[in-house]
Amino acid sequence: MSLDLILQLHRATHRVGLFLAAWEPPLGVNQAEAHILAFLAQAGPSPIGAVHRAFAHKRSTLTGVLDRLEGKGWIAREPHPDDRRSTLLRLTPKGVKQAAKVKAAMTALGDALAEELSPHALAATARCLEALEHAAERAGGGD
Amino acid sequence: MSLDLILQLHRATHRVGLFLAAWEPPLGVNQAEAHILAFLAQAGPSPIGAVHRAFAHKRSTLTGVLDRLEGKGWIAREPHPDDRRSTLLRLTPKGVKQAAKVKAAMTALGDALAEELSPHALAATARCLEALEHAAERAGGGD
DNA sequence: CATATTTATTTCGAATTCGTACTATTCGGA
DNA sequence: TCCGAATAGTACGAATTCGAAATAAATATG
Repeated sequence: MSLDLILQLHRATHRVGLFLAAWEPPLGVNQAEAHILAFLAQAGPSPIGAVHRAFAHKRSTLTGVLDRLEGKGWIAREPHPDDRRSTLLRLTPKGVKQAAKVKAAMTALGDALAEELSPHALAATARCLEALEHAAERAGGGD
Repeated sequence: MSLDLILQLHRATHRVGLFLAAWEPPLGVNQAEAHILAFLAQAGPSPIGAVHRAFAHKRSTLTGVLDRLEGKGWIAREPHPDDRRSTLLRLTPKGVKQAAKVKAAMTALGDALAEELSPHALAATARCLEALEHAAERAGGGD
């Protein structure tokens, strides 16, 4: 039954958070911060809106998270060259190092997963999550 | 790359929350409350620990959520007959009705998903999430 | 061109979640 | 039986997230 899948999704997300929190040595970031560092490391300098779309946080929540990351010296806000409304986020050199630690932890989890499941199953999951996002977005919350 | 899968998981979870928040008529519950109502509707009266294990909330968070659900008259706390340390959660008649609304919304999302994906893909995803939970739990956070 | 609308982001107070410490009960041996 | 360890849950202050309103710039419309 597909209801279970949604409950399971929630549980799995929480467990990922616990995993990151238990990583040794401690990462010093919470889940939201970790995700954003990993995202910027992968996507390069990005406007805040792109990060927002990538995770579906509330915008005001994102402002707070970015404030913390900036306060720790891991990201910098710079004006967007093409749109003066927009802000570009860039990892600082310290932020690049921190993002590498986060990515190492997340990759370790991904690798543990890859040991248990076939690439085919992983690809099927990625498609399913994508479909879930689209279904949820169409039917309901565009934020 | 499996790192993306984890970011995607987070995004999908948030979108499910937005979907539930946008449901008409409004459900009057947040995501945590919705999940717990759905769980109790499916599992029947359960000790708090079972709910905790089902979602990997922090225990203190769960206490607050249950307080709210109890305050709204949707669940009742009763002593566990076999273990005096433990508390049994039971849906009230009002809670059963509320849970039905929540389940309807979640099932609608599940159905939209089922239209796009084969049962096989859905099953693969369930297995993958399960594997992810196990991998995360083994390596890291037991709470 | 004016101006209404949309897009991008922040501010601020309220609601939620979390971490730590604490009480109470059960279990597993000496 | 007695005691230490493990399990079940709560209290409370701190940190995080959220919702609503506000600001500012770009875009569309007449």
